[in-house]
Amino acid sequence: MKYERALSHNRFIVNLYIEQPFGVYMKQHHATKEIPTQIKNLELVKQRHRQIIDAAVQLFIQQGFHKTTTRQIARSANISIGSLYEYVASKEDILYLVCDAIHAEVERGVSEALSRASDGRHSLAEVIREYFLVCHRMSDHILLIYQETQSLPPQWRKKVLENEVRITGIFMEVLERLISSGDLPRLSERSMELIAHNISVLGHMWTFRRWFLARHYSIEDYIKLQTEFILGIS
Amino acid sequence: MKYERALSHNRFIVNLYIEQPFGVYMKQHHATKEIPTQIKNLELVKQRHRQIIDAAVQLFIQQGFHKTTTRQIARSANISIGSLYEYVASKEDILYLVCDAIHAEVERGVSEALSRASDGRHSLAEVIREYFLVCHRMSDHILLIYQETQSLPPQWRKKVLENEVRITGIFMEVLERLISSGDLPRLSERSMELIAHNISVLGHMWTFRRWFLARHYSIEDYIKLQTEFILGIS
DNA sequence: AAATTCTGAACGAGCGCTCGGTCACAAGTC
DNA sequence: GACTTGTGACCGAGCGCTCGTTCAGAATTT
Repeated sequence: MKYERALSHNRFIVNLYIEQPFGVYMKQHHATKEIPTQIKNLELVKQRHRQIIDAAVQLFIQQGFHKTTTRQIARSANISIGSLYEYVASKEDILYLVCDAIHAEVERGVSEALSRASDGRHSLAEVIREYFLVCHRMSDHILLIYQETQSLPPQWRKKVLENEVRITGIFMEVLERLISSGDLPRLSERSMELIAHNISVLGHMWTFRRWFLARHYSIEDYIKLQTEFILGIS
Repeated sequence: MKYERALSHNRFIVNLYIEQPFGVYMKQHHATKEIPTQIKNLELVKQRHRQIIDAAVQLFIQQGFHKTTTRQIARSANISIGSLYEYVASKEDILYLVCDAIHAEVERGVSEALSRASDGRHSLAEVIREYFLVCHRMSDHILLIYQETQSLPPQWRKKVLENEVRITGIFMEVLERLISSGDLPRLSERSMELIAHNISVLGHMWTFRRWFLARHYSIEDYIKLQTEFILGIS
C-alpha cells in the first residue's frame, strides 16, 4: 500500500497500468470521461477506475449491487473509502462504470468476429458463433446487467440501453450485407431488425437459463441448434 | 380500515375475497402454505397475503425491491407494520409471494389457451399468440422477476426457476402433441426442448426490449413476425 | 376470561457519503 | 543546496439517517 502510493506519483505509472492483468474493462473512454472527479491527473483517474471496476464487478456478481457496500469495493480495490469518493460521486457511478465496461467487452468481441468473418452466407453463422461464445464467457456479467440496469439513474440507464442497441445493430449490418449480396433472400426491414434482436436475446438466454440448459447441452450443442433454428427461415 | 378489519373476521370473508377485483395473484396455495405464520386462521392468512401481494407488486414495479420499505408495503396493504410481520417472517418472504403469484397468473393464461386450442398445426400459433399477449399484459411483472429473483434466498430462488420451467413445459406439450399427430415434422427431443425455451424467452423479450420494439412494432406485429420466425423451421 | 389478532414505538446494525487533516513531492526563493 | 510554500492525492473517523425487525401491551373475537 505504501509502495503503491509511492509509485502512483512517479513516471512508471503508465507502464504499471498497461502491464496489469485485466478482465472485463475496456474502453472506459466514454464512461470515465462522463463521471465527474476531484482528481486532476487523467491517467491516474483511468487507472483507479480500472481498479474500482475490477473490484466492483466481482462483488456485484457475488452479492448484487445493493448488498455490496462502498467500503467493500474500496477494500477490494485497495484504496480507502475516502479516495474512492475522489474518483466517483456516488455508488451508482460505480455501477455505471461497470455496466459500460461490460458492454465494451461484448462489443469488442463481436466487432472482432465481424471484421474477420468470411464473405458469403456462412459469415452469419460465424458471427453468431462468436457472439454466443462471448455470452458464454461473460455469463455472469450479462446477467448482472439484466438485473441491475434498473438501479441506474435514468440518464445512465438510457446509455446502457443504447449500448444494447448498438450490439444488436452489428447483427443488422451482417444481415444487410448478406441480403444485398444475394446470399440471403430479401427480407423486410422490420423482420430483419427483429431477427437481429432475436440473435442478441438468444445469446443472453444462454446466460440466464444456463442453470437449466447446461444440464442438457454444451455451449457447442447450443450454438449448433440455435444456428439451425435462426437460419431455418432464410 | 375499521370496516375492513371488522369484515375480515366474519363469515363473509370468503365471498369478499372472491368478489374482490384481482390482479396478478392466484394460486398462492403453494406459496402461502410454505411461508410460516403466527396466525391460526388460514382464511385470514390467505386474505392478508393477497393484500400484501397486491401492495408489494405495485411498489416493487415502481421502485424495485430494495428501495421499497416494509413500512410502505404495510401502509399500502392497509395493515400495520406489526401485523405485516405476523403474516410474513421477512421482507424476502414478500418477494417470494409476489414472484409466485406472478408465475401463477402467467401459467393460468397459458393453460387456458392450451385447453381451448384447436387441434392441428394451427394450435401452436394460437398458444404462442395467447402467451405473447399474456407477456404483453404482464410486462412489468415479468421484468420484475428477471430483476429480483436473485434477491431471493436460494431455496426459493430454486422454486421460482422451477416455475419458469413448468411454463416452458407447456410449450413442449404442444410441440409433442403436434409431432405425434404428424402435423409437425419429427424433431429430436433436444431441439424440441430448445424451441420451447425459445418461445418462452421471445415472449419475455417483448417485455424487456419493449422500450425499443414498441417504437417500430405493435404487439400484433410482433406476434405475427415472431410466429413466422418460429414456425419457419417446421 | 381466554385466545387470537393487531399495533406502533423503540431498537440498533449498518449504510452512503463528508470533511478536516496528513503526506509526498514540486515549485519557488534565497 | 537549503529552506519555504504550494499542490494534489490520500485517508478514515464519524455524521446523519434509514430500515428491517421486535415486543409489550391494546383491541377484538370466541
